[in-house]
Amino acid sequence: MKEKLRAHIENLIPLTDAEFLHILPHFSFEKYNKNDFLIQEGEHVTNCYLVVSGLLKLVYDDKNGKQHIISFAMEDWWESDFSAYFSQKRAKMSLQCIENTVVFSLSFENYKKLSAEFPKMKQFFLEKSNSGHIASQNRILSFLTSSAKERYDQLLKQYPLLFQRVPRTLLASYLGVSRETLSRLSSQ
Amino acid sequence: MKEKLRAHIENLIPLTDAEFLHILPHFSFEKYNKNDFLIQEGEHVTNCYLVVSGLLKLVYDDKNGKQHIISFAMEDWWESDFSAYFSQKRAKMSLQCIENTVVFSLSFENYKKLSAEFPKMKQFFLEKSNSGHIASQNRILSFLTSSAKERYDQLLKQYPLLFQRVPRTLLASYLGVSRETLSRLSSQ
DNA sequence: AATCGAATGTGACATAAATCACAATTACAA
DNA sequence: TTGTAATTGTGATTTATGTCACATTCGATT
Repeated sequence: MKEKLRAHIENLIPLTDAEFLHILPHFSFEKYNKNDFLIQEGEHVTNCYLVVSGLLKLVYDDKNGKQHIISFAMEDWWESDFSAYFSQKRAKMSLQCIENTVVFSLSFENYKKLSAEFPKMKQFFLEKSNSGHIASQNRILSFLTSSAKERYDQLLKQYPLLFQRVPRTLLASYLGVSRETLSRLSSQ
Repeated sequence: MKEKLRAHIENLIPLTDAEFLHILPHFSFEKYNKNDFLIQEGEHVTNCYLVVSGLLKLVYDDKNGKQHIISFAMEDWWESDFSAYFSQKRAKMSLQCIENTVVFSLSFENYKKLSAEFPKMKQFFLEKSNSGHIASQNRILSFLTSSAKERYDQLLKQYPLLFQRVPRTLLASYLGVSRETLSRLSSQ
């Protein structure tokens, strides 16, 4: 399984065997079951996660008790409540399994160590952060420029598998529409 | 004016005089007039910008010719079409002056040099990217959880000055509502 | 196979926001 | 100073989406 982590990193930054050997112990390999929480709102956020297999949802619960999906995290995605992670505060969001999920977990402490001791890893985190930033900006753009129907079509086109793996209610929440509206969009 | 750049960097990462002396020449100091473009859609994006004074808008023009404001860039903000900048492609967005604006400009080449030669600068860029990512995610969250009126109130509270500096049409476009709706929100 | 609960679809209606049209105001250049 | 264009406000109407209610389907468990 370590090979998956190595392949993931080397997809951006080539590593020597020796380097990977030093890097690996900073991560911990963990398995979770469907509905388990990796992060619960209000807790201190000490880890971020690389999804090896399975599916997570990053959720914000508003004052009215409504759930809002900020993102789904699939294989090869990094996820956490990054705002809380980087500032070492309590989570405003929850990270929960939609399916049984396998992850590599990285504590903030080890994140700092890796960044400080391995320029390549700092480079890796920088590139990941840049692409995360760009992905978020694209999502903002789709809210600004697209109707609910268009956002639905974009999502269906970009992640067709998601529609088999995720209940409609969650897809609706991710798209920012009610589940009834989503149901009507899908029959148009 | 270089002191402004130094103060901006040192706000995150302390530098020695010698370090700053080496870093400074990687930036170029530039002045633009109201309505000037720093980036035009379709051009190669070779620079990102730190705003020293003035105000920029990052704009996406959709197929119907409608403008959408992805962000405003004020003093102390970094802005570019980062998607195009990091991948060295053509701009999908434009970056234009709302007011006369003074910036430090950083070419992608120099960005790479700085990152490679100064671990502190790589750290600086990493932290900036992280906070940019988080800011974008918060904006997504406000689209998911808040009505137009609530987004209006949030913006007014967070950046009250913006309402004196920016035409309503642009504020509306940033909030993702029509200018008529914005006008009605502001009188409620 | 039968049963229960969760997920989904759909009709009726309410509400929010877009659009269109035009008036009023402001900013700016000749 | 005047005239022109850009900006803003507001009414009337249309459209998109939310909300509520209920029926249907699907899936897991016994």
